[in-house]
Amino acid sequence: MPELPEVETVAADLRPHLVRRVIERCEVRHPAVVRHPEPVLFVNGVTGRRIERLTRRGKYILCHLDTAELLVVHLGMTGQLRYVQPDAPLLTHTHAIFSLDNGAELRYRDIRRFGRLLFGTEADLVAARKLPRLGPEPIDPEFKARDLQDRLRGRRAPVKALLLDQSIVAGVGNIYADESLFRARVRPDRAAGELSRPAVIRLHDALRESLLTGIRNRGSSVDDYVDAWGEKGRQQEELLVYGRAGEPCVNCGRPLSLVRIGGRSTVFCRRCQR
DNA sequence: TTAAATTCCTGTAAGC
DNA sequence: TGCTTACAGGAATTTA
Repeated sequence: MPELPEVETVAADLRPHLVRRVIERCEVRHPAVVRHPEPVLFVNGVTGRRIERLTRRGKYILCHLDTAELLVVHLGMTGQLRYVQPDAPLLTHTHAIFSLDNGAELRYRDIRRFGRLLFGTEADLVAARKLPRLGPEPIDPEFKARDLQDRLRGRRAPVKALLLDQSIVAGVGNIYADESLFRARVRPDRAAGELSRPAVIRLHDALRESLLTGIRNRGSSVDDYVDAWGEKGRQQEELLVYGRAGEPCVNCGRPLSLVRIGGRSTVFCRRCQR
């Protein structure tokens, strides 16, 4: 599923093709994917606008329009944003099509429809509670172990649950949470506020390493994830624990355990992670 | 404020 | 083969 590395890959792929393009037409085929404002206003809002910049924040893709408004895309679980020529076959579950002034199309496809499309100024979207307050970007060089420690201090929830909380750190989902905890040798069910200083430092470093490796490998295609060209990433072949319950730990050989934490399946090694 | 549970949604796989 | 059921999970929402 799309987490920070996957969203970063899509955003980086799209950026050179979308910046300075004008959205000449927008067709919403499944109105439910437009979460703000009403679909008619959404279409009117984006039509005729020029995309000036394209950025990523957490798992959100932000198209900065010439009106100072944003076209926001969140891919949810199975969302795909593809840059195609208009004669490309229309895939099932294609919910929105943006026609560009160079003849190409940006198509939004989402099987489970957990994703969303938004339009408005950042202030609008925050006020309407459509854009949540996000924690720092974990791959930002300014994000230090100390910042992570400050955010975990006093918290009794399992550290895994807090890694998934987008207001603690932005962009981490189930795959990279498990991978980071394994690399850091931290048990996912440990109370976050009780981690030792060295453990928090290891977790900080492991988070960055896991996410940056994921970006280098163009994301994990464990489910439906593909990049802007419809191609799978390679990171799923490098995963150390995610999706490997019962298989031997790459470090000690003991079978990996599967538990539920924060309502999410969690894979870890009982021997290596303490 | 925090933490846990519930809800949305469809494809896939397991079980009978 | 065909049916039912469980499961996957990001994040908004609800409940405690």
